[in-house]
Amino acid sequence: MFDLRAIRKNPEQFDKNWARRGLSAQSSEILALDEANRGLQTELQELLAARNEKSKEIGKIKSAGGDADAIMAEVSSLKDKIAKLEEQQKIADEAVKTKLSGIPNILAEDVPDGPDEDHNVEIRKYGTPKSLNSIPKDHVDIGEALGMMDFANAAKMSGSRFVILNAGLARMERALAQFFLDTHTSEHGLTEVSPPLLVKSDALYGTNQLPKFADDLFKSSDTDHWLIPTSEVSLTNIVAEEIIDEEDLPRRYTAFTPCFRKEAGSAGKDTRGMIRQHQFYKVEMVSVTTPDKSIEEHERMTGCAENLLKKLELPFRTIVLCAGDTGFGASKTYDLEVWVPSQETYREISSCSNCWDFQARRMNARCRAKGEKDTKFVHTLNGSGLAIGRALVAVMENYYDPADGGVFVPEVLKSYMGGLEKILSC
RNA sequence: GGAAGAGUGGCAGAGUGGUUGAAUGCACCAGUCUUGAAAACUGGCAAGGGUUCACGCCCUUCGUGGGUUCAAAUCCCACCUCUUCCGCCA
Repeated sequence: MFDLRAIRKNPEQFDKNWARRGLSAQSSEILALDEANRGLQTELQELLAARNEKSKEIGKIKSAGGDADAIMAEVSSLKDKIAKLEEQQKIADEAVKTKLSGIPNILAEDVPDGPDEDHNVEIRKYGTPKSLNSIPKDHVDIGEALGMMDFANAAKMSGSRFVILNAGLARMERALAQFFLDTHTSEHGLTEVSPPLLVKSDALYGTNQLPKFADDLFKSSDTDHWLIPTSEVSLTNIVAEEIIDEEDLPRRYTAFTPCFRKEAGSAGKDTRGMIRQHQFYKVEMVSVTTPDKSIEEHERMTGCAENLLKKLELPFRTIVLCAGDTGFGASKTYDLEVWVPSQETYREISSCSNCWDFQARRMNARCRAKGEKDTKFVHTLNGSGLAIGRALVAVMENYYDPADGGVFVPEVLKSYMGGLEKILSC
């Protein structure tokens, strides 16, 4: 959502920014809708003012015991006009909102140009991918050989894109989640939250999954409940409709939850293995800041995610997404990509976005400085810290021991796995 | 799921058809007093929007959406949320 007054003031600037995402000019259409709406609004308000004034007069006359029939008839005659105008104005208002809610966020200035993911820019790299002399096994081969990863039986009950983990791998999944959460709460200063996994339409509108991306969400058929595709939805909506004291910001949340996605648009993509599932666990980070602090917070948050991969000693790189690859609600996004040996490439394991005031406007989430009258929209940020399924894949493949088909337990996970050194088939 | 009650400004809490956007208290802000603080006193204090160069004027909002009326926080309907009781249940 956008500040209409800002668009009125600087239409070209908005169009220029949207053009970076490959969008045609939008502002003239927006402004036309806006103008029509305001015209109707002004007209309507004049009628309402007249009605209010006359009604007050009637009140006065009546309480004085007089006869107000004449004025009452007069006001009565305004009724139809008001009703008609109200109807028109509502439609006009809806039109503006619908138009605006379908347009992506303004990009930060330092987002690199480019139409697609091939133009993303690497900004940091950590660790060195192991050189392997044989063709590396992928996590599916490793997991099935261990007898701890079962796609067939998952498919039997749930269809494709589900998995059953057993024994050591199930425990490692849990260990990763615990390790991430503990690191966030004890080292990064985030507050752990256990939020709802089912949310109402309004919440999804606030974090821009609706109305545009309904196709990728699972929905209850008889109630207004949707399964969250990420706990960004639950965590960010905590501040919806709130006015927060600036001194209480930033707020930094983290949650460990399952995430549910239809993956409607990715048929045939990553069909093998755990990379892309309908249901997966993720530890999420969400920050809510004052407008002047979000850029700083974005770097901090990305650093928190990177820290986890460093502690796991997994090779990764950090990229900044180019204009064409930056998501709908984000003004700037860093992706962390972890080395996946079987694919001999880096794959996304975290995405950290600064949404600026985009979600805040949709959620009506504001803040106020002490002693000041004016409110401002907060800035919201979200990032994975990290996707558990993909982290498990990365650990399995990077810590695989071809000598016995086992998987070494990363140092930082050992305490979460009862001191276990290595997962071996039983 | 059934029954009863309730949803008003940051909080508490008045208000059952007519200058009520809303008494009062607390909190908060500014000032007076004080060496300073407290107390006391004085004043201020909802959000969003339209219009205006501006002062200002106006509109909307008392859980949400409809309705009745010249006029709704106040009456009617539906929904949501909360509380209590009953039922069921991890």
